[in-house]
Amino acid sequence: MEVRTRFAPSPTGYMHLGNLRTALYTYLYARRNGGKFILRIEDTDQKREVEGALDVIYKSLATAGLTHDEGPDVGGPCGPYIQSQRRDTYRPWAEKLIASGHAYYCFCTEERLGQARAEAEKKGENFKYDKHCLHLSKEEIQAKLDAGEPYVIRQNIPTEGKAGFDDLIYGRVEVDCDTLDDNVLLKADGLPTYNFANVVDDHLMGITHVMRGNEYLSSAPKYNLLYEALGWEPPKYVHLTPVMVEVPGTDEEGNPITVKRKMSKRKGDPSFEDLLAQGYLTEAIINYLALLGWSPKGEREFFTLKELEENFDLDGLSKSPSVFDQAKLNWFNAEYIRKLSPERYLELATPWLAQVLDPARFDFKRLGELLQGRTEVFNQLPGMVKFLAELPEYPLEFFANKKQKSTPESAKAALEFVKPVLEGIEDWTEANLHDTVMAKIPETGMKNGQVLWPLRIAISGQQSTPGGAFEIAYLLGREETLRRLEKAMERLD
RNA sequence: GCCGCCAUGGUCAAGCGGUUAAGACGUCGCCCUCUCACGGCGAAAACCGGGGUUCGAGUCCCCGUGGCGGUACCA
Repeated sequence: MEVRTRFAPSPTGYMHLGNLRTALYTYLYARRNGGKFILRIEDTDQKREVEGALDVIYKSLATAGLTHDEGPDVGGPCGPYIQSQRRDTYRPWAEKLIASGHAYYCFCTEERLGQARAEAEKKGENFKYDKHCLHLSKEEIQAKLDAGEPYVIRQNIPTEGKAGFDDLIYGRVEVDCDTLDDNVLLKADGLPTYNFANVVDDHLMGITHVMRGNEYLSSAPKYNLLYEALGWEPPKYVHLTPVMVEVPGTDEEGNPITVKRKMSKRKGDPSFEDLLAQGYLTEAIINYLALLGWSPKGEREFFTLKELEENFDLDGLSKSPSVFDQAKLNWFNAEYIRKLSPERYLELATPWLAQVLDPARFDFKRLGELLQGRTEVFNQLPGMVKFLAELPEYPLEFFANKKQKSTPESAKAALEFVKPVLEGIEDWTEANLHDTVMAKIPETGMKNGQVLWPLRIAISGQQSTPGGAFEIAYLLGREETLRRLEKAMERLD
């Protein structure tokens, strides 16, 4: 049988990384097995509608390269693929459940339920709907229906026995039915809840493998009850762990500790589009995410999407939550940046450089060559090069460097030596700068570092720079280099 | 509280009854070197605790602890 998987996000307006990873695994499983990957939008909560949220989903998936075979935008034989546009498809199934005694009308008001919930909470008990409306007579129900009273349809969970399901990575999961609540299947507004919509749609869309977040692990037994009641074969389940972040927090006594929590855009954790905007490469994000919660067979850790499609397997999936590690993502990103062609790198780096540097004044191409091996994330670039635009204020102590045997005194001598040498260079190329200065250093009896360290400090104002003294001097140009040199010498007097 | 899931270095993780318990990121040291970065070499660093089962347990079972999730007319 053909494998059919689905990614079924709610349109929240952003793609958080846990979701993206779920989408990735779901996509990979379908591709690996020559199956179909379907996009379905779960927007049955009208209160949560967000403008433009659909586009974010399409755009994120397209950017990530997770192309779907069926979905709202591309169509397919099981449409519509937006749940709010399928509202009429759920009711008949709910009514069928009522007919067979697996569901029932409920006319309880929000007030009554709220009170019952509050009371249960006060007593420290778990709230469960008391099946009040299950015991209504046929006539009572009809009368209320005729009177147009608002109602919902609830699942009638057995009061005893066990319910369970089989998960491909967790194995058999079973719970006592009496711990389960009679959840609402169809809401007063006529739309289904997730509890019902996912079952109906997964069946109707022929989904063979349900891959989704761990948060559904506890409710999956209920869904299987529904499949049984409807006489449908349940899909294979694969529950995926959440992506966590570690943040500073406090323990019960108020001591600072690091706490883990689920990644959340609302709490300020970066979404996929945030990462992209910061200068992370899609390939790096995907590669990192793939390995966060899944491990391939061998020792390899660099995978293109295509390679992931060929290598993905379920038994590499982890059962416990994984912590998002920005440092490792940075490393992946840096590695991917290094693999870029110089042209591509320059193309991507230019907008960031142009934030602080005038492209007409600086050799961006040369800058790119210097920067490519030093770039972890593109948003670091402006901070790395802005010293070229304007000499930062720096303390004279910068001229002291033990390893280079440089002191403010030796620096003064070094600069006095190097200035006329530089002034003598008409053809301001890097090679010329290098060869001319290097040829003369031996005459002074100073070590290379004793000359080059202070020179670089003088013209950059920074202890570390992307490139050495000659590269910086070249980039600055003859005039600016000499100007900065003179300024340093005045200060050293 | 109740229910479910999970538990190997700081992080991601391999391991699926017998290993010197992989590897990667990060950290630290050394080398390269005009700084930084890259690269090379090396180091520190883990089986949550307690009971079983077994000749033998990180691996299987139970209990505890901890983490995560659920407990909605949200998904």
